[in-house]
Amino acid sequence: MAQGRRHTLRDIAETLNLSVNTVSRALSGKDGIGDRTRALVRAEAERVGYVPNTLARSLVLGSAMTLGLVITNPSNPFYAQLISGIELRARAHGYSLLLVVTDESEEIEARGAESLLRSSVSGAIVVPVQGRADPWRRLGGVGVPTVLLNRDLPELGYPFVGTDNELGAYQATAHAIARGARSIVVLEEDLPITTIANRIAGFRRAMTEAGLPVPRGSVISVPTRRLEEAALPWQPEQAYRVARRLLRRGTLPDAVVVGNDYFALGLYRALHEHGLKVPADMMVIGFGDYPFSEFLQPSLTTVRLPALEVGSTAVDLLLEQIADGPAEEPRRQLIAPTLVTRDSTRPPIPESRTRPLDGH
Amino acid sequence: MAQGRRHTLRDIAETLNLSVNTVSRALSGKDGIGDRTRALVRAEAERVGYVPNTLARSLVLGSAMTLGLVITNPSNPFYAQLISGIELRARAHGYSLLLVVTDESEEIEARGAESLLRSSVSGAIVVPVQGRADPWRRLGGVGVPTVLLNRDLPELGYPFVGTDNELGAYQATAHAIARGARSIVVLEEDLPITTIANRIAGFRRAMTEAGLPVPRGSVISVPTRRLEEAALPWQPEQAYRVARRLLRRGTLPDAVVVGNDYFALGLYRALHEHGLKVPADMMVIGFGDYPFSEFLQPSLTTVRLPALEVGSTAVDLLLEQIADGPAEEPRRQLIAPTLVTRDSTRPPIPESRTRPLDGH
DNA sequence: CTCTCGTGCATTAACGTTAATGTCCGGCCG
DNA sequence: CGGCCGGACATTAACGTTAATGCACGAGAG
Repeated sequence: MAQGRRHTLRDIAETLNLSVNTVSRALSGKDGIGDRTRALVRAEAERVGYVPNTLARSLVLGSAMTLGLVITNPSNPFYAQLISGIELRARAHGYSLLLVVTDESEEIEARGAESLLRSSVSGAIVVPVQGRADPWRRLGGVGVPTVLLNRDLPELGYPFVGTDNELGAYQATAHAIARGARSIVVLEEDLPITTIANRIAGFRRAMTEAGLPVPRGSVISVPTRRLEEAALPWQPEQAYRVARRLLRRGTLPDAVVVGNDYFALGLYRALHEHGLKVPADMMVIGFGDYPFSEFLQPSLTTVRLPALEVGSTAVDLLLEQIADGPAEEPRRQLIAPTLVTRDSTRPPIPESRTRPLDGH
Repeated sequence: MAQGRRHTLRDIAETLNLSVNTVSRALSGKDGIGDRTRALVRAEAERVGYVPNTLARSLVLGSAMTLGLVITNPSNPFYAQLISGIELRARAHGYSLLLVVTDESEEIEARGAESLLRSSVSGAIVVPVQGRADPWRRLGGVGVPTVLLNRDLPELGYPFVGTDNELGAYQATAHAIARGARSIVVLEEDLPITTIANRIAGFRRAMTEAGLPVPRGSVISVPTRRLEEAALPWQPEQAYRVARRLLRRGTLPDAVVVGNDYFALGLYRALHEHGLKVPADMMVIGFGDYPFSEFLQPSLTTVRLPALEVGSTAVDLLLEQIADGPAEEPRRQLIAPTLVTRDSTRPPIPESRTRPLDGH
């Protein structure tokens, strides 16, 4: 798998007795080159299998045509989809993707930011760990356009693209209320991120608007266990434990809204073990609409996150910023999620028969 | 978020009245520099926030300290984990990761290979689409060490790291047989990849060893639907349709071994709709041990793939090759999967009480 | 005292590309 | 016929770094 080193513009120039510059211009389609010469150069480049050296090109051009993508955990289906969407869009615009997986570690995040800086990325799309903002302030400080994804760091004033989590949680909660729930509990991760704070706010708003109380203990925290090596979503297990404790409490809530569909899995198991039926004994509403959620028994009502749209919007915002320089008013784009109604909240006995159950 | 351009070695050299080379050597810890000077340089670099330019460094060093990672679909939990593992290991060795998502498209794959080539990656880890081998032959041809992951292209003779799919399917099938199954059906994707061929071989071997027939129709193909934009695992739906057809056939198999745990979801739904119970009426064995599989009702017996180990082994193999040059005998590493026994194959009525059911 | 050697830095060259100037030459215009 | 213009190419410089070599100076040995 070895042999010959790469050919350069100089190699072609020498065999054709031309100058390096002429070869460069001939290949890149600039004018000032005769048709005969251009054809000759092209043929020779083809013959030796010339591959331009992006490093040299980027160095002189001052742009690496590379975007940094900083993600906490690809095993989160939302981020997995995000990666796909961003990679596709970036490549369509001629950009390569430099990936950093932080695994929720501030240390890795800081080193990742430094690495992107050294690599002269044209811009970065970042899901911050949200402990410290410094690494990204530094990146922006030296003129690297940066878009924050999913978790905002308002202190930075950077463009931001995310899901409207407040709205999502509101929809979920309001839906449960519409289906007759009066006491509702929320299960959320214990990460200090805006995402979660917004969801809790949405939950409270829905409850308040319906005139329902939000007693202490309505929001339950699920501890995040960090694995030693590489991010594994061990979240269902943690949620299961928390749910088991919840079910051992005297009074049960009518519905539980969980922070992500993994949690719903743990909750389902706990409910099943207690002989409780979904949705008859308790309604469950997820967050994320993960690939499996539609196929659970019962199928999970959940808030679908527009991962692809969030991803491509982030790329667009970033490219816009790369092209035009920083906008004076950084844009914040919140993309609305949509509630997908399934069996985990379908009331078992319809109260009236005047309307058919809504299909799909 | 804008202001001052990046400082270079030259900036530091000029303010300190030193030569560029001295500054370079001082910062990189080479000897031949006085202690006083070194300290001065370090302080000044710190003061102006000097960031070395990797592009220039790579250009002169001839190595970009970058690995290419080519993946078909991050939404496949196996690949998602793989990305985490590989990124972690690569970064630990000082390499950055350039990500290409092919989405099973030969065209994107070819362009991705070209892109990696232009970027002068130090090496590449590739899950090939497995239509054409050319792009990767080209990459190796110009001396870029390449390790194939999960899907082999034997014609290339490149190092390969993967799961022992033959063994996995054998274990799954043998397990079903041990639990009393006599007629078994396999559901596999319709991709022309070695992975799947090997699994089918393992299935046949288990059946043959047990003296069971493998009638026509034992291996059922599930069509892969490609989404227009970005890879979304729409596989449960497709498996569901195929399973529905299967269940409408007259005689039902005792067990179904599916090619990935998404398929098990679709199968579960079809079975549920037909009023069939798992494992009483039919056993189900998955492949992948996805994060949700343990939490299905009933929990899914499945072949756990050692994603992290596969990933880090691939990186190790690649780094070895980068350091020592291509080995004369390219190494093929098959990592054994492990069968995780759960409720979807637990016989409802133990035949003998002499042995307790095996715990976890 | 001279010769040699080593220390500490400067100078030069190189990586492969693109951009900015230079130069030659043929043709066209007045 | 002289001057001028522009096409087609060459030459030079630059991007920011590292490696190879050059050079001055002081110390130690004979």
